[in-house]
Amino acid sequence: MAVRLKDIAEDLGVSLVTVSKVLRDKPGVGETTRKRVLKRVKELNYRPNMLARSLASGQSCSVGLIVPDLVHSFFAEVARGASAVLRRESYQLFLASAEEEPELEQQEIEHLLARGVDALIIASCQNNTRGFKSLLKSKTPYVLVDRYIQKLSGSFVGTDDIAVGSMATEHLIGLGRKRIAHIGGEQISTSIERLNGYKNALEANGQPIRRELVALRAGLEEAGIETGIRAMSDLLRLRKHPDAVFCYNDLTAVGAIRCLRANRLRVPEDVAVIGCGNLRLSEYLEVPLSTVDQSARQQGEEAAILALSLIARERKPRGRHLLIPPKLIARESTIGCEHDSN
Amino acid sequence: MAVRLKDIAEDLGVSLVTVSKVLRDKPGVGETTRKRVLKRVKELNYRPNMLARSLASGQSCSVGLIVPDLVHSFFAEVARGASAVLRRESYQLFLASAEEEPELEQQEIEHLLARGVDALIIASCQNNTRGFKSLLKSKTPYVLVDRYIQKLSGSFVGTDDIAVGSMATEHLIGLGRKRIAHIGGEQISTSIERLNGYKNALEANGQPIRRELVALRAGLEEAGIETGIRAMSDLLRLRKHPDAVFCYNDLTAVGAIRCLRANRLRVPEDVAVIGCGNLRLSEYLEVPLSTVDQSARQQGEEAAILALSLIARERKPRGRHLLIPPKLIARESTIGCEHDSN
DNA sequence: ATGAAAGCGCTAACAC
DNA sequence: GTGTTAGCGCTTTCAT
Repeated sequence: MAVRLKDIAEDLGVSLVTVSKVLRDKPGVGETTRKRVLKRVKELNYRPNMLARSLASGQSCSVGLIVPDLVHSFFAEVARGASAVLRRESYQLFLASAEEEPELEQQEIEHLLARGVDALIIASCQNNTRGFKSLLKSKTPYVLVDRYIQKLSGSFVGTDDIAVGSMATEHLIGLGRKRIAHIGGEQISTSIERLNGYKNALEANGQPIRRELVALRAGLEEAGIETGIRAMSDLLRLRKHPDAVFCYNDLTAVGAIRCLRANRLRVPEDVAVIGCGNLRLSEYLEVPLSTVDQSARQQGEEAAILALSLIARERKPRGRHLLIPPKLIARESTIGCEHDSN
Repeated sequence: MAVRLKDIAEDLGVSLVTVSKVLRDKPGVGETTRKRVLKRVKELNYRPNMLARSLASGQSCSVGLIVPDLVHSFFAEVARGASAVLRRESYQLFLASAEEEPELEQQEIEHLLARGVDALIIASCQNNTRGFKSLLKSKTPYVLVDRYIQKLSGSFVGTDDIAVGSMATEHLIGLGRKRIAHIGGEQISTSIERLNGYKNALEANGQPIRRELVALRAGLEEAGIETGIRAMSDLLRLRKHPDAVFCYNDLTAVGAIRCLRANRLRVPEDVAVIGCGNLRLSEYLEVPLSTVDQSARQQGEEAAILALSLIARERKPRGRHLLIPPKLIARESTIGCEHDSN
């Protein structure tokens, strides 16, 4: 069917091994033979069978990337970054989505290991170390991205989420807001740290941390808008409602804004809103959304670079943590429109 | 290192083949042996080496999906749909992005073929049949999604793009608009057909097709917003500017609206705007965007189902075309707000 | 510089 | 029911 090494070898009257060497730029082949082989390879449009090569060599020149949700553009950007770096190094990316289900994530890990990936990059939706058992046992190098798992000692690339929280909150404080709420998530590192950043900022500026102003909800990733609406709606039921909200992500912020306007509150005059993630459309929303950018692309790149260096054993498995500083992007939802925009 | 069939066989004092049979539910194994094998397999947490299995069996239980751009949520949804179907049938999805570069797409095709995928699903960014040569030669079944390629006789799953164009245009006509413009793309089937649908609708309703109202641009996928702004800006330079615009996609429409408002024109009172694709945030934009929904998820599902049936040789390679009817979603950008929204 | 032999982990075809 | 024998297409090691 497909052209094999053997075919080329027989064509040229040389051994299969010689052809193999030429294809992998191994020494020990005469210049003339090399030329002949290369010529024939091109003519026949030979394509090495990577299954066979991987099986024989023990490495597949591939890296797996598991994300919790591809539809979330953050992870799509991470994938793009990783893909670019890997491509440059002649590695292939196997991309899988866990659909925010820990069980699926475990399955995907198994699948990718079964296919012999040389390393794994994971933005995990698990909150414990259980699902990583067979990964650890397999000795396959791995890098966590975006979300880290307590007690997992491997390498990590992510945003400095404490900085995200404090940066956003300080921005609101700087605008003179006195009752700053937070709509956040649960369980995963990004939520926990953004909340910590929020608290840090309040404390550092002498503002009290009011428990009733912190609304923690599940499902902020997939159903961010709806969850944001409901959380905001709860916050509005307080006797004194907040004058600013720092939301876990942009989707949540969109929901919050929708809820505020439905309640005839002006953004940002009555309540300022800031999100996180800087979605492509955040600038074009009903109220252009202030947000904290996380350099998703770069995170993917760095994770891939780290993975490659682990494969090459340039670093020991005990991992480095690489934290990428976030960037504040102020738009109308916090600072209003300086000039009338209509 | 990892557990192999051989290890289990030796452990139990049976032959390797017996173990293999048990694992693949093949007949010809006694109930007691089967039980013993299964037990040991679980204990050792055995995971079949898919590289070896694929090489030996000639099939990999995997399907490749190549999309032009993962960050575009349409394709992420397609991937999600395909992934779900494949997972249900114990197939694995290998997802790759071509970044809208035909050359990269060819490379990805080669890579996936080299890894022995059983079928390929492609939302192609090529506009000719050249890049498909080795795919065709490999006899690997394939399905095109979203965009089809002239002269490629394989199977296709996509939106009925003529219906997209006529549906959107007729919606604008129904609103009494008399100078309906179109901002469209080039070269690929989706653009061409949406334009045809637009023309059909105008003709069917006795409106003239004015060349100056059709603005065709490249780069509507990646840089849709910027391109939309520029195209709209050109349309506004006409002596009599349009009173409605049907845009190739939602991103383009976002750009168009931005441009209109910057020029102090009201949407939809002065100019109605409709897009296509129904992005998640389209409802929450500065002007909630009317659009045509394409059931991306379903397209992915159908493409995967078709791919699986091709693998099973249930259908002959000469393909079916499956067109999924689009759905119109009317929002403020065309019909305005019935009730005051502020 | 070149090639023969062994083997990667598995499946398929056929014996017993 | 169970096992034996050949591969799948490649790389690796070690002779020549």
